Amino acid sequence: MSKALNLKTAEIEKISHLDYFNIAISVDCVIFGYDDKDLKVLLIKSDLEEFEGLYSLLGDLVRPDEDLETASYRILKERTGLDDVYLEQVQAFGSLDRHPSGRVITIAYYSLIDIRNHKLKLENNELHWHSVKTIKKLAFDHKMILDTCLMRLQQQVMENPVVFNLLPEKFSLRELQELYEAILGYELDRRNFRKKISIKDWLTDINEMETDVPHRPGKLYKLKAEHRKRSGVRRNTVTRVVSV
Amino acid sequence: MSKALNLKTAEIEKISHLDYFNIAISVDCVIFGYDDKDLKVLLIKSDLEEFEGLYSLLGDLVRPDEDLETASYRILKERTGLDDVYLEQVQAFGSLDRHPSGRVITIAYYSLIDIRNHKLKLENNELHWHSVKTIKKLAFDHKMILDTCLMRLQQQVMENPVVFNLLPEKFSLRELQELYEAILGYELDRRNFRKKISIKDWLTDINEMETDVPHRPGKLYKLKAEHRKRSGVRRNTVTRVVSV
DNA sequence: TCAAAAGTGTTGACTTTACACCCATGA
DNA sequence: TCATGGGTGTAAAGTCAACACTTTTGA
Repeated sequence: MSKALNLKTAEIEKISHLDYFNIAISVDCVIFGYDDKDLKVLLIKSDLEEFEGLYSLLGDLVRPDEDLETASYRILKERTGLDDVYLEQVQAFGSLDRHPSGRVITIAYYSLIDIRNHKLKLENNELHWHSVKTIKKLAFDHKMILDTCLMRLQQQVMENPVVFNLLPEKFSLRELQELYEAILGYELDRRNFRKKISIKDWLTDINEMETDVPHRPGKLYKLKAEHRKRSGVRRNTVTRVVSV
Repeated sequence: MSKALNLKTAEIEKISHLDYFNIAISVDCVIFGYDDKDLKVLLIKSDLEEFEGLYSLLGDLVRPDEDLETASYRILKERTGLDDVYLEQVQAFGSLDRHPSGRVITIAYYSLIDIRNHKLKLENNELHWHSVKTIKKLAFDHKMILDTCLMRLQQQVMENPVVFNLLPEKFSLRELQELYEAILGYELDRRNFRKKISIKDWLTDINEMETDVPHRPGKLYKLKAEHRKRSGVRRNTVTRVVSV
């Protein structure tokens, strides 16, 4: 075939481009948790001199033999001990000067975990939960990554049953509403909230009540099994997204 | 300071991680165009033996000294000759086996350009517009990338005035509606569409009429200057995105 | 005079918001 | 008996979907 003259094998292409194999890739995980009516994010003290005293997200370089999700799950597992977490890719960040070590492009993921019910191995490393509201500055461009991930979470929250990853298995509607308020940053009307949630048909009433509350106990609910997805929900196919 | 003992400089970190600097990064551009009431995408014949006969998106490796947007604009400029185009990052794709040359992680962008008014230098390279509807298979994972970008475009389309990048400066409401239909893949009601567009207040009536149409000519409009953004619209801040 | 699309409003269904009272529990 | 939140419904406003006729132009 004459056309083959213009074709090159992948191997040849690789050799001719070897110069370019010197950008590193990392993933950074914005790990959200929820406690004390407050949205938190898991941060670690930066171990780079350049960022001494600042906190950063949990991230690591991607190994040549693992894909992006695998790398994110590895980080979560290494740092928190958890492996059944919700994870969703958000965006790549690739400015030239974002990392002082050289060229590192990072893929940001956000992750949702239930602080209370999973005992994390937090003490060994300098890992702590920080209230999202109070975070002003982080190492690298991590503040921007955090803001972007939070916006994405806010967008997801009413369409998809994702926030349940932040709650214990059984929860009351008050707890759920407080969580929504913490994520969205504004208050919701109780009656309207309950109506809306009940229309979604995400929950089953398990016929149990709260205990140890200093007021009338509320009913407890569980997320229906069919909505318990642990990994990134791919956006729906080409059904009507908008109405015109 | 004693703490400095545990800190390392970025330079040291770089050296200790040199092994990892052997993943390549590319950007791939899904370049949408619109013509003949049909949404098109710009594809090139793959020059890899492994994908002989298949088309692929326009992409290239990211150079160590350019950021992701710069790389995308470079590709657009090199391949189409255009530099004032709308560009938006969509997602990273990083499966281990997505590229036969080795480990290449790609960041997908979509881009919107007006086929008619920009004369592209298409003939030299094997570059052609393909109707999105008819594309079944592409080289690499490019079909998946295309699908993801199309879904993203569909989501953007009613919220943000982006589709105007696909149209000439002056256009009629019929042309605009046909474009929406091509992107969304279903038909729209004319009266409701016009009402909705007029509420958005994106357009100015320029007091001109269509010419050379074989029927009653419609009014022509322009996009208002304040909406002419050429690059990725960052999603709005923390205002109410959803109602609960 | 025909064909094609322009231009234009109303109604009913549905969704969203705002809002208040009595109840159950623990302290 | 008090404080706290649980649990519930309705009315008004706004949004969405469906739908048809007259007008203007070129062929």
